[in-house]
Amino acid sequence: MTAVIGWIGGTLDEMREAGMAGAERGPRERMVFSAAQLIRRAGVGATGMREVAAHARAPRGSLQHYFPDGKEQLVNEAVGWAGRYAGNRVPRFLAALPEPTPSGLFSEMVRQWTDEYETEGFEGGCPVAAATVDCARTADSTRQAAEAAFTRWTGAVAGALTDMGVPEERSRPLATLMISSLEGALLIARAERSVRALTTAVRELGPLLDAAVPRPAADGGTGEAVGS
Amino acid sequence: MTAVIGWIGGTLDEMREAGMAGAERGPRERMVFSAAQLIRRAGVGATGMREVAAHARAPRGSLQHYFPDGKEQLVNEAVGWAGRYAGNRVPRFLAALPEPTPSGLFSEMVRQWTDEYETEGFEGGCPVAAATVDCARTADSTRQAAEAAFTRWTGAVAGALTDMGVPEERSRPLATLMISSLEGALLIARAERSVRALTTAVRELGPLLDAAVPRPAADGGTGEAVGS
DNA sequence: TCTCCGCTATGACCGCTGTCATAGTAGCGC
DNA sequence: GCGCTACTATGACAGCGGTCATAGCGGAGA
Repeated sequence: MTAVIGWIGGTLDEMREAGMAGAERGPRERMVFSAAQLIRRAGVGATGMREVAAHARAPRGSLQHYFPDGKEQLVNEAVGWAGRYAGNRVPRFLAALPEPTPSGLFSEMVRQWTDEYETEGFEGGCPVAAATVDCARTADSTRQAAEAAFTRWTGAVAGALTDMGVPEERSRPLATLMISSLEGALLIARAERSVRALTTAVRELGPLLDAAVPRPAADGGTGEAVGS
Repeated sequence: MTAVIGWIGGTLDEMREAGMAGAERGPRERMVFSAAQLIRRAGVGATGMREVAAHARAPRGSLQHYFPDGKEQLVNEAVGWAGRYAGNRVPRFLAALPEPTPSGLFSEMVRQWTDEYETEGFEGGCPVAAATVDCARTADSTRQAAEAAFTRWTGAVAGALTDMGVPEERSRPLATLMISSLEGALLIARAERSVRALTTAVRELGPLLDAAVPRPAADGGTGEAVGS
């Protein structure tokens, strides 16, 4: 079995998350990652297959080998990767907080972007958003990939909210609102070349989010684990 | 002066808004409008110049005549048109409300989209978002056009909020939040082929918006409308 | 050694895109 | 009629896109 790499698309194993930089994996994984990077910068249409291979320092011939269904497959996997990545980040954001609150989680989610924009410029956006804008109408498989990505992301956030004590019925709506606001603010931020919209979202939405957890202050009562 | 049409790009006159359907204007105007329509469906990259001319039933030769700076100019004007359109709709939304409230305005803004999606399917999104995703990095003039569009739109909404009694300092942030949430929810809605994210935004954000106007209940003081 | 197979390497094809060049038409002032 | 101007009509071009076809490599197993 030399084909250790070369199979990822499946449903398990998932993610090794491949940190945003370095972390050399197999060529296939690098191409998916590079595709996501390029798509989020320039959109799907302006991202070429040859360009992806070059960016991943992968041989061009591997494209048709690993992605026999062509660009659509590559894009779909890039979107899937992004969805898993976003979902898997949520627990880390929580871990980074002194004590988990909805507003704190949202603040961390946004901070990832403000940090990037302030250090690397406003070059990139969300690859899922780009794929949705460019492919939702023409490539249904890509649209489904985007839907799955949003669903996974939302699920992770909603789960975190319930763990914080947010009532079950409000978790998903609030998670959706958080992601909506974040995605929209990303667009505005890129257009304005300013993080204003992002910080505004945090500031204005924070209180609303925290108000969703019954008791604002901890009382260590009934051992709130709120298993799902 | 037969050249009645053929000059719009300027700063005044502006908008005749050209209702979403019919309303035959000059070829130039139709091309800008068609460009916006096609861009919001398929993105900038997947929208061809010839396609725009065909969709507008305008002669192909007119492209280089009206838009000597090529595609970038056409896209920029389409984005500008969208920004003016969105801004000019705000007063109409207010007029359609029995009594103006922030949540009512937001609800109307969103309803425009849910109506479209329910009657015409999830084919289209916001052209400004598409232009931002596809061009923000490569074409700075387009990025600026998008920024201007968002600014105009935000200004209109913020102005409406102040008119409803929202304190000056909170109007812009809240307007930005409204547009952020709307744009993000549009993405999710298209990906999911469901208006869920849109209605969720209205439901969850409504109370927050209304809470921004000082007295929630009427007291008949300084001639405020705002009763409920 | 021979064979198989995962992977790589190119080159070619065809369709499409934005843009340019050039020529043509229609209407108006004179 | 002439000239001028606004607009239209085509054809060509150069470039790039994704995809296919075909061939080469290199290690593992028999």
